[in-house]
Amino acid sequence: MTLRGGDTSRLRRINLVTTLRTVRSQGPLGLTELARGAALSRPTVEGLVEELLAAGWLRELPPESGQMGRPARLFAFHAAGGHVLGIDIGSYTLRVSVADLGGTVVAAHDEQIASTAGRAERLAGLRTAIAGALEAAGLTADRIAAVCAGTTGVVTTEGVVKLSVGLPEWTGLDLAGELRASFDCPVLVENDCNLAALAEHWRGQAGDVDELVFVLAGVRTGAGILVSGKLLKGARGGAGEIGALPLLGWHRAPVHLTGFQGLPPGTPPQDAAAQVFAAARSGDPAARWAVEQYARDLAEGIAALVLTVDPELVVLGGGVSRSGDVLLAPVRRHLDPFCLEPPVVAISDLGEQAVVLGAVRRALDHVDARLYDFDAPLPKPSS
Amino acid sequence: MTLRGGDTSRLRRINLVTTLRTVRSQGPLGLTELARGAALSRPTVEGLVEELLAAGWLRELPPESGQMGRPARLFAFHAAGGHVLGIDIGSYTLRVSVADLGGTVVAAHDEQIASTAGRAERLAGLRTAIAGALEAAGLTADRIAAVCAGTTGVVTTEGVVKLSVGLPEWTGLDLAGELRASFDCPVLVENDCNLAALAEHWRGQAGDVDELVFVLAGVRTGAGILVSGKLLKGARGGAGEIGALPLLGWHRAPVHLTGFQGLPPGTPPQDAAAQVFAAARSGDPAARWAVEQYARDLAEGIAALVLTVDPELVVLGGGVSRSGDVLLAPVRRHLDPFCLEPPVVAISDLGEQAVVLGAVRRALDHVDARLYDFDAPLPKPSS
DNA sequence: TTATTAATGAAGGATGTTTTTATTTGTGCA
DNA sequence: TGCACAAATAAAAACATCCTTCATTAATAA
Repeated sequence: MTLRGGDTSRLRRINLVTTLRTVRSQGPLGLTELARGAALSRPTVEGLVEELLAAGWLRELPPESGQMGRPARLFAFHAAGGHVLGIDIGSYTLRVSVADLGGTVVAAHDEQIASTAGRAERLAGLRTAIAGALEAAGLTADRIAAVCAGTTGVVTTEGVVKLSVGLPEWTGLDLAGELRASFDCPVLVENDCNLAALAEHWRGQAGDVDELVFVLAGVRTGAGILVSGKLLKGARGGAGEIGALPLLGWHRAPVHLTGFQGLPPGTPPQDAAAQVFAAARSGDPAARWAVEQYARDLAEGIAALVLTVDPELVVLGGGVSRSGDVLLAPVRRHLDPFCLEPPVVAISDLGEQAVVLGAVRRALDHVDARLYDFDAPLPKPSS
Repeated sequence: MTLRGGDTSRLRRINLVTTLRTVRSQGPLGLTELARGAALSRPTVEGLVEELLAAGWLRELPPESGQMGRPARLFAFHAAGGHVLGIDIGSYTLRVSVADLGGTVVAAHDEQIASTAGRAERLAGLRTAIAGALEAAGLTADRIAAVCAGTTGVVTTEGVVKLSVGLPEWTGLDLAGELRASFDCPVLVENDCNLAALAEHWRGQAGDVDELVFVLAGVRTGAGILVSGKLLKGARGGAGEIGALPLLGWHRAPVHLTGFQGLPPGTPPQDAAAQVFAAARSGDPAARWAVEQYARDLAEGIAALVLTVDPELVVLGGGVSRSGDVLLAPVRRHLDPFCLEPPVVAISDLGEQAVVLGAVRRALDHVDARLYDFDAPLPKPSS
């Protein structure tokens, strides 16, 4: 953080940002409260609010009555002043959500896709899903302020999928480049577990936890890490890939579920987890043993993550998130002995929305960073 | 970073900090260059420099002649305006360094101590070492602006040693509290590996690397991690403690050295490493095998760290840092197959000074943060 | 002596604060 | 229904701080 100095116009820019942040964080405010919140004088914020109103970043609400005296004019952030797109590229489903700048999801569209689909087919499905979501939101692509897509695999800072085990066809794809062809706004690409971790911090189990490990568990196993509330990405986008270490259990963990003997023949792998957990829940000893083995292998990898970054909280998400009642206790039992000081372990309640919500959050962060950048002129809202 | 707004006096405070940072980072400067570096007008920086000069944070150097035109007045950061203390509490040695605010070590004092020394004895030795260093620097304790001490074990944010395997007597000690009795300035306590990582970033192998894992290897094994150039401490100070995971090799690694059969009887454990490496260097097959085993166990733990945080660089330090020629190749050979994209592996060249240098850096960072804080008035130099 | 670079000083402009005065607007009571 | 009160808005004046630009003066090398 090397803040540049400058003249009084720069001071005004800073005060403008301060005012905008105050309104956003403290909800609809009158001028008097706003002046107090921003630590500025009332005439000053009045001028600043005027400017923000004219720029389209604030809107005036009808005044609230009920109190003594003249009711204050109320101002709020103009959340509809822009929209972002969050995308989750899964093995079986492509999810796209449109959210306004206040973070409210205003439209969503999912497309099912075969897990065996090739690169071209998957990209085509993606375009369909995007078009569907935009139509549902009543927006066109040029009105989108930022796009973020989550995908399995190691993603470089340039948005290239360097390595994907879950989607082998995906390896080497310049996903950001592909998406940039459809948008003329910033396009971000991120590992899906990382985005899920962001989502947990935003709207999930980790509301006030800044040191977080999110573990995606199911057919695949992966992790996203938050340090001081920010994504740990590593030098080359490879943070959290503890599953690559054969000394720990992640590489063999899913086999306990997909290879479970009690499954009806022909069960697709993505349904195996739910079936095994259901059987365990109803007391089937073989299933309980499978869950136990699965939990042990999962705990080995989690232990390495926990001992490395020492999080306050570990959130389990992905396919297992509906089976917390059966899985949570065994995981804790295996994990705790490995830890110097065991973290809290919780099950995600965001379900399948975690990645797409995290993508929305990431895109919003990008827009916010621009909005709050003193060095650039105040951007314009796009609607 | 939530910068508050304010009036023009706040702007001046920002410009003051900008000017000071410019001088510090770009060395002795004339007013014209300074104005360009700080992106401010010349009359403005002139006033600011006047203020900094009066406050004692800048000093004027004799002008340099030899150039065409009127020679510029030269200004530099007044590094002697304050001093910090860096402390390394080792098993066998207590090191104390005094540095000025420019980071130059102006005095140091070491005390040897028995590794079996109890808490009181070690604390007494520490006081002796501190007094010796202060005397060598010609300073008294009340002139010190900040103190940072490094010790083995997990250290809480409050500066309590929560758990130390290397110094069992140390566990539970409120080290920060003990030191605060001798100083009325901020006292910081930090894990020694963390400080060594900071030192590598400051003056060692990791000059321009912000994603770093430092591995202390020798009689003990530990790690310090830098993410975006900042210390990864974890929620409870337990980051980097991968040695606690029995599935990986760190817990048994030192045994290959201390338990080496070819050692002369009665070799103290702290000398074992050097002897084994020396034997391996001269071709002893048993020693080479021991080194190989040691490197494999070391690599297992490093792999977990690397796969979790994906650093650009891994620095090996501690007891093994003089034996890089024998150790580096085996470690790389065992580490690389575990990694998706192997990081650079290097040997520290800071030797035994790494921790104490890192402690100095940490104390300096603390002072700097105050100096650069817009919300507080400019502090006064202490000498 | 001249060219070059630095220091100095005055004028001008942008911004924020405080203070004052007048106005608006809904509440609550008679 | 009408009136006094409370709280917020609105506008303007007076002042202070700070930065910038521009012209002028000072010091040194060639």
